Amino acid sequence: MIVIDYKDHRSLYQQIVEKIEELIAQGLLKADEQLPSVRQLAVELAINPNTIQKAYSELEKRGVTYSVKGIGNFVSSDLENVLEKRKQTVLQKLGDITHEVVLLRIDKKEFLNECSKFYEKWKEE
Amino acid sequence: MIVIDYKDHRSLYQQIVEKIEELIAQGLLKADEQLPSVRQLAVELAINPNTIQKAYSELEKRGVTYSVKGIGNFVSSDLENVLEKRKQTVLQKLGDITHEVVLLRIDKKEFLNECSKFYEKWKEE
Amino acid sequence: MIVIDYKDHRSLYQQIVEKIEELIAQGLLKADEQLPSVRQLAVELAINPNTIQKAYSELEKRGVTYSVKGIGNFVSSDLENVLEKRKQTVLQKLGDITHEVVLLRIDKKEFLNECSKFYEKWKEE
Amino acid sequence: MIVIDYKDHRSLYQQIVEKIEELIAQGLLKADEQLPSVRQLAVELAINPNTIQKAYSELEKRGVTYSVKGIGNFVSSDLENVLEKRKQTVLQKLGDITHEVVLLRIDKKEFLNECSKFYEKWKEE
DNA sequence: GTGGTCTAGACCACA
DNA sequence: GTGGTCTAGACCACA
Repeated sequence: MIVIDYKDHRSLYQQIVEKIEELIAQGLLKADEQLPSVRQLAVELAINPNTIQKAYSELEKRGVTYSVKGIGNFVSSDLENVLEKRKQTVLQKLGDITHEVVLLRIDKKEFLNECSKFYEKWKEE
Repeated sequence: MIVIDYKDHRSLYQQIVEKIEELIAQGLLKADEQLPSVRQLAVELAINPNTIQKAYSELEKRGVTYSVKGIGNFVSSDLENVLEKRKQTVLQKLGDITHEVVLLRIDKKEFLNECSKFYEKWKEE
Repeated sequence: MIVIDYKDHRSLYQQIVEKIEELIAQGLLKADEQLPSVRQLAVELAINPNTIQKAYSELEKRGVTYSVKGIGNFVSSDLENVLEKRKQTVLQKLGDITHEVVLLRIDKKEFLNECSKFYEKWKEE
Repeated sequence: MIVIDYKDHRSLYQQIVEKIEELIAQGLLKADEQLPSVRQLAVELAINPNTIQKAYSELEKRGVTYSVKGIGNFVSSDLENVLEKRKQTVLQKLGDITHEVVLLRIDKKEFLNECSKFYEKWKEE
């Protein structure tokens, strides 16, 4: 479910955070579903438990999950809110990239064309 | 010309590298034009010369500039190549973002609409 | 494993970079093997950690190694690619030298003879 | 006759030294022939006269040229000696490259084949 | 003056 | 523990 890529430029805990957010966006993790325990995931990914802990704390801080002491971590009940926040983040990044596109003087037509092609490509997978 | 933003999440030398690449993309720095000297820019930005040096080395490794010992650093003669590379990088990032957009099940029409709006917004500035 | 030669005309960090590339070419460092930590190697070679850092950054930029924050530096997984690049560089240098040989009007037979002798000499070591 | 390449990794004075040695090897500069004056060459190459001076001093130190005070710099009378020294230098470099070739485990047959191909290529020019 | 290397030492995020 | 960034300051070759 989660694959760590050591050559990724992002830190390990960030990869976990983003991967879990993606799984939720894809509907593979549902509201109030329990996440694997810190220890279990640490063993599974062959990673330091502190790193998993940090990822889970970050997710909780973002409101994506909630923790119940002594029991575990769960996906938020209010998925709509979570997805809306994530959408804002992604659109923010899209805006930044578009800025770079404009600075490079890429034609609007070409730009939209690329966007469309990328969209179709990912849609198929 | 170059402004350092201490709140930026990027490191100082990275900000310099990317800012200079932008200035080239915008045509404000031309082929074979001389960059400010390491020491001069260090004073101007109130930054340690080593940090400027690191930024200039990075630019040279990327093929964006070349340095002549005892004389200075210059914008690459082959700007076309530089801009093409940068375009590839930006498109790569655009593709990644689009992937996230698709995972979030954002409608294609809405997506392209956002792209278009962002483009117009930046175009005006 | 790595020996610094202060009489060498190359800078310290360059010697380290090239030595590590050689160790990989010789098969003494294998794919995904961990390199000594920056601090450890610094102590071992009695060199400032910044210099080791610079060497490791250079290796990463060349695609020879990759680094994982908080864990360490590792030899690239795609050694084939690394070795192929290195081979291209060496052949390039060989071509340059051959140009000088031709300019000096050294006989082809003599040239190939020298090449052969050198090859045998290094082969034995 | 002499072209300075600012993108060359070698320093300006080194480029001049090596270019003049090449011209001698090619027979384009003959024994006791006068070199252009420091000032003249400086203007021609749009370079600091100190740089030309340094190149000429280096050539004299190597025994490639001699200077007559108040008159100018001249190619050595004993070209045979000059060429022999240069040959030794070039062979030394060839040996170093061959070492790298062996470390890369390039086949002897392939190596000699490359040498031969390079030789023919430069011979034609 | 120019770029480039190196040391010493501090500080940060991450595992 | 790990890598990475930055400052302060020195020194070198080169133009």
